[in-house]
Amino acid sequence: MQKTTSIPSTLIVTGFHALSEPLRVQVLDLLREQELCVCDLCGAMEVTQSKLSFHLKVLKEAQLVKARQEGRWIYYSLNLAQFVLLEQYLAEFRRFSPILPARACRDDG
Amino acid sequence: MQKTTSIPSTLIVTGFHALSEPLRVQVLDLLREQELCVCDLCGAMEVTQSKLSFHLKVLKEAQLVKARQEGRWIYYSLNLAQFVLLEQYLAEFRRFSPILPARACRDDG
DNA sequence: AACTCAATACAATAAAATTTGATGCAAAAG
DNA sequence: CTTTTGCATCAAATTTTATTGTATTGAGTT
Repeated sequence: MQKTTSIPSTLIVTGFHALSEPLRVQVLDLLREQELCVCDLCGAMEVTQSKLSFHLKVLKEAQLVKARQEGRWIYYSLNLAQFVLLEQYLAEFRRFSPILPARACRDDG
Repeated sequence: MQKTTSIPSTLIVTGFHALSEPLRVQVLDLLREQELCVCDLCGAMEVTQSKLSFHLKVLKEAQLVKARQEGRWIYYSLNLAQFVLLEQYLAEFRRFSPILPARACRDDG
């Protein structure tokens, strides 16, 4: 009755996991300004194409980015909806939280 | 000039990492309602004391929780400021983001 | 001094994540 | 239609890192 968060869905946990790696955060940061194709990211970050592709996959599975094909290029961009979802998840921790103070730990009343 | 996020500080990455583990999320969830001592958490979650202590340490290092000693009990509670920090970090991705559309990938103009 | 709550040290384990190199495949160019 | 380009993916290897259990320690209580 009083729970609101309680189900840390796979998508939420996966999202936070994707965000916990510096290289991936760097990718997201580059995408803040504009959509970029893999070759752009590759050039900007000095990583091998395969490695970048791996991390893009992690980000895509976490739905933090989306991919759009145009000709033979694939453009990546932020999926802002997912950022909002994670924000809201975090926000709910604040909703009813620091109301009750400590509770007696001993078994008596 | 146009960057606002750019520094995924260790604290941010550490925070997301801490949030990417179901058991730890469960702990946070229990703490939403009230401050709890380790023995309460231990009982509520059916894990060994040592294991719980390990995960509490991860959460504490990520500053998602704080600990307060009272007698021989240690009460844990959410550190809401840190949740706000992470929320704000995520929110900044939305700030200037989806303005620019795709950019031509070829080297010519 | 004995007991309780919790952190820590240590080792063992487990596992999981990352990286590389090779290959495949679709789209475009010639 | 053959070649080239951009990217994904597969298989292994690597590397790391994370988790967990078993003591042990230490502070606070009784």
